[in-house]
Amino acid sequence: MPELPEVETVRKQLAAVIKPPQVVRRIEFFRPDLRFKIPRQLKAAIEGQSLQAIERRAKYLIFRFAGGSMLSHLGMTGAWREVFPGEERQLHDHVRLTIARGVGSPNRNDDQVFVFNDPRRFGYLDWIAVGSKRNQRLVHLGPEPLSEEFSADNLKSRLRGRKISVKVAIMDQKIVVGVGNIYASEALFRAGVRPTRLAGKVTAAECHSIVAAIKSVLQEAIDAGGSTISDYRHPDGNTGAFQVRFSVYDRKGEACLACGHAVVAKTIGGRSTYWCRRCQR
DNA sequence: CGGTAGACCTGACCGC
DNA sequence: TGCGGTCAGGTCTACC
Repeated sequence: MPELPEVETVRKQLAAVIKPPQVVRRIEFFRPDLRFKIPRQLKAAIEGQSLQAIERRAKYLIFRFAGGSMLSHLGMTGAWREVFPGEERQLHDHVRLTIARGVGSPNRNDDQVFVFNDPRRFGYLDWIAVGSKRNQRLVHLGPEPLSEEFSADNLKSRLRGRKISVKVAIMDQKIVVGVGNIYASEALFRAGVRPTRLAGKVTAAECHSIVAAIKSVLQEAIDAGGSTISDYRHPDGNTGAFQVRFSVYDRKGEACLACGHAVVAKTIGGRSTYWCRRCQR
């Protein structure tokens, strides 16, 4: 799935063509469930309501309304795209969101239509009403990696005593959000830290390097418009460009770009993990 | 509580 | 060409 840079890129691209406040004309579900059942209240909650902003928290897109927020998680293969009159529904199109331009514009020919497509259906929608109990999906999330809150001290304290690998740790959304399987390997390569290292034994200096590496790798990926992986597409149909810059991810056996040593791969925490034995200690 | 393995899905690719 | 096995950007839950 989209990791943080891809979700942020989707958010930016949706925000570029949706200028709040715009009224949601209609939301249609072509199946009752994605990863989870689509909440019953969602349709009534947003139809006719004014979309105020499109935000992001962790890997969630947040469509904010006065009465609450629609969460959209993209899972592994989820994507939003804008569709235009005459375009046919495609395989795995599950949700259609129709938005009027301007507040209550009566001209339906002017509507904008967005479709959520997700072959594997690991993505989902949720609804959080204003004033409702703090949403369980958001309440335990760690700091945003690009915020000041995510610092070496912050990471060090969250890793203290933990017996998981540092790679599993930085992918744990309770420790820091937004880092997925690709950027975990990439960030640890930049930081010069082996992914197999025990999280609790990572030094303060290494935490400093890891934090800096996570921030830089995510920011560069955002600046590049997200990564290109097989079936991933942005709302405008284009792919990202970060792939060409992967240092270790999916490069097993190839030469490390820094030292030439062969990149190694191993399953850690159930996920393929890549690193350079010479550059990472 | 902490840690890990399996589950949830479809599709692409690879070897036979 | 077909078929079976493996793997894929992420959580979530069951179990130790």
